[in-house]
Amino acid sequence: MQRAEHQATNNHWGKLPLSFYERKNVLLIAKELLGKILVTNFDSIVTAGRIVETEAYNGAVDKASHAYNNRRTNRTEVMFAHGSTAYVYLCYGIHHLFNIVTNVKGVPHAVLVRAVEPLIGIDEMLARTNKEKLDYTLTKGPGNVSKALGIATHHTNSSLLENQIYIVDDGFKLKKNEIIATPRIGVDYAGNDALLPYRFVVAGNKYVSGKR
DNA sequence: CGACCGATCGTCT
DNA sequence: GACGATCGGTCGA
Repeated sequence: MQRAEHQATNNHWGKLPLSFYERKNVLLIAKELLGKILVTNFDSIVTAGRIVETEAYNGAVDKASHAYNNRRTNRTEVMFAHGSTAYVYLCYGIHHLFNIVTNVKGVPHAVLVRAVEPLIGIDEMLARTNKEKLDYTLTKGPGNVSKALGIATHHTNSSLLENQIYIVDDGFKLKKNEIIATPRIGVDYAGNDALLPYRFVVAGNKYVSGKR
């Protein structure tokens, strides 16, 4: 009840606006994306999950980023688009990893969504992932998130302000002590930058990647 | 538990 | 031609 009233009076309710994505602090954005709802709507099939794990990639100065040193290639060009653009790339030839481009045009910041908690369209997600029943493996890890939500590389460069892939604030709030920052996963190649606490997780959430 | 391995292919050198 | 911002499985201690 209280939650519903809060939602009704929260003027940020709804799809996150351009102003959310275009801010300069990608760490803050990655942290604030925890608790928001990632929605896909392809041919009127809606699936959605609450984001519980993200990683920030801090552009030109971040050795872990594909856009380190402002490296521009066909693949990374989309990272230089304005905030609210999707960056989806193929990893290990198998997994389609979904990122949110942030900051203004020309600054290649991005946030990788590493895990969500399934909310809407669970049957559809199970079908997409060839799974029988809902458990923590459905949307744990970035490859699984994309598979369950139906996101693939052809969605790269799509706008999160449109109606196929977007992020919603439903008023859900996490307490400060529910958010933990850790080093990022799988970026050992980045030297010192592999140690930066740029990964954000919801404490104790079973969909967060890693060992249980 | 931890270490290791195979899958699989676009991207960059 | 080498290599991943991964995953799920196996194997051995």
